[in-house]
Amino acid sequence: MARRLPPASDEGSTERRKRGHGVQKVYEKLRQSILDLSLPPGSPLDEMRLSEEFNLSRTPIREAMVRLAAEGLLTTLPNRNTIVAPIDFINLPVYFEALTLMYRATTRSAAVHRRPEHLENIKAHEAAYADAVQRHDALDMISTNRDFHVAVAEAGGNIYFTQLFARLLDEGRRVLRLYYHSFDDDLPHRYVDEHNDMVAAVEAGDADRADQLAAAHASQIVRQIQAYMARDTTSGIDLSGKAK
Amino acid sequence: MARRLPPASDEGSTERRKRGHGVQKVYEKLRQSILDLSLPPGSPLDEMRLSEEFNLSRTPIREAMVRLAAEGLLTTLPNRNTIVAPIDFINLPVYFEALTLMYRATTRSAAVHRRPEHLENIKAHEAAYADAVQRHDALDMISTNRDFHVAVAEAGGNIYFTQLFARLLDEGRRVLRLYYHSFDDDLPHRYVDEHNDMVAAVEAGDADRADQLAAAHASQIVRQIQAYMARDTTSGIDLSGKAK
DNA sequence: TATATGCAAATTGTCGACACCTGGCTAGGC
DNA sequence: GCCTAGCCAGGTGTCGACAATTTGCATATA
Repeated sequence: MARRLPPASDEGSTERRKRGHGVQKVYEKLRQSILDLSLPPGSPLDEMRLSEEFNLSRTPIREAMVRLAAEGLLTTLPNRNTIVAPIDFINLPVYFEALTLMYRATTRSAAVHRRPEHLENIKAHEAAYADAVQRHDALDMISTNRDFHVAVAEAGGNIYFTQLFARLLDEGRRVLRLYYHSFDDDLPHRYVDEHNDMVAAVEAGDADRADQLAAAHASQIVRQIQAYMARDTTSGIDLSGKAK
Repeated sequence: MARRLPPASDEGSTERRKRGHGVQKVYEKLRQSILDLSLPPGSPLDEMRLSEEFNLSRTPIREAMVRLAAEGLLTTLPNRNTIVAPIDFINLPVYFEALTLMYRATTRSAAVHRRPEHLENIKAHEAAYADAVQRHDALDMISTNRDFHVAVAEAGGNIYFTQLFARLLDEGRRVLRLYYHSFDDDLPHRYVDEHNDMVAAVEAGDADRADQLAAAHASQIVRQIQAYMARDTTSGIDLSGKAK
């Protein structure tokens, strides 16, 4: 039984951590593991086990878990245990609706409120995504694409939209990872072009065109995911969230 | 020094509470106090003091506070203390933008997805608001109006929209309470009519009209708040969030 | 053999206590 | 008299332990 399952970036167990960094560490680590599916939906999280792995007491572990539960990434079963929030495929149409509207709202806002430093940031993320496509790195494509769109949203300057959008994109990461093996077609290159057009519209301050492009982009992505889902409905990973 | 500042609904201190109800109680109580401004923005929250008032240890108090902080209702100053989140008047235009879009999206969705039981619920809340207007009860108008629109949003069936909308309306409650003394004009009656039109459009399934009415309604409310703000910029309540 | 009942192990919810950090107060120096 | 440095108190972050509850298993019974 390993004392620390994820020993990544272990900065010395002897040095004592600073006073709030323990919770932060656990929070980020768990969040990362949930989003990249190394903790699959429905996995049970044992507080004692985690406290052993992180060399902390249960208190900071619990605080991190409460935060993640508030974000919807964890589901708490009272008096029983906490599990990674299952992916709700029933509500996927609702998800697509929200995602599409946020694509449009954030891109439109960006076209109105963009500033030079925003554009710089956006273009950097755009390049990162294009690079991931060039390297056929599906996993990196998912996260760089997410970062690109969040950068666009930040240029829009609406914290409410940005937060909801980031949450939706994160949730989408979990869905997309299920199909990442199918990413070797021509769609990613198409996305690069679409990103390019969107950036141009944002830079030109053309809100209507930015909105229109974002809607088309969202529609494209929704169709892609639906196509993947239709192709293989059973992906081998248990998504029901039921314990065993 | 009072042992329990808010003794409301004290169901006997001798009977032992069930195992998860303590946190829930503290969470709801604090949330309510924050939203109706009995805890003004910027107020410091002392964990020890609260644990005495609720007859609980600091652990459940902290859990409730972590949840509220995750929702943006509290702001945590690390190693110092936690304060009620200040109202950010700088970002108010951004808030109005998000609020308007959510008004539109939720009402439109409701027109598409409404079901008989939803309509029943909506109309009940609509009547409650009309009643509050009749009674010139400004405080009740604020909360029943919020509940009415949440009911509409729930008929839309999009959990993402509903959650963001509820959060925005709650935040709006704090702003509106600042001006509740100005609620004796004819606007509330106008809102009753607008609500009535919106319900009719939802019931008829006319998405475009519901959208349009919601946009007009939102615009009306935004104008009202802006007018109030222009009337008296200094309301006596400290909103800076600065301690003292 | 199948079903109901009681027990026991495991895990969470809560508690009281300690250590560390921050901010204010006091004392000393320029 | 004003500014700076050190001390003290208040409060948070973390810890280990206890209590309550649930799940699964073993046992007894029809």
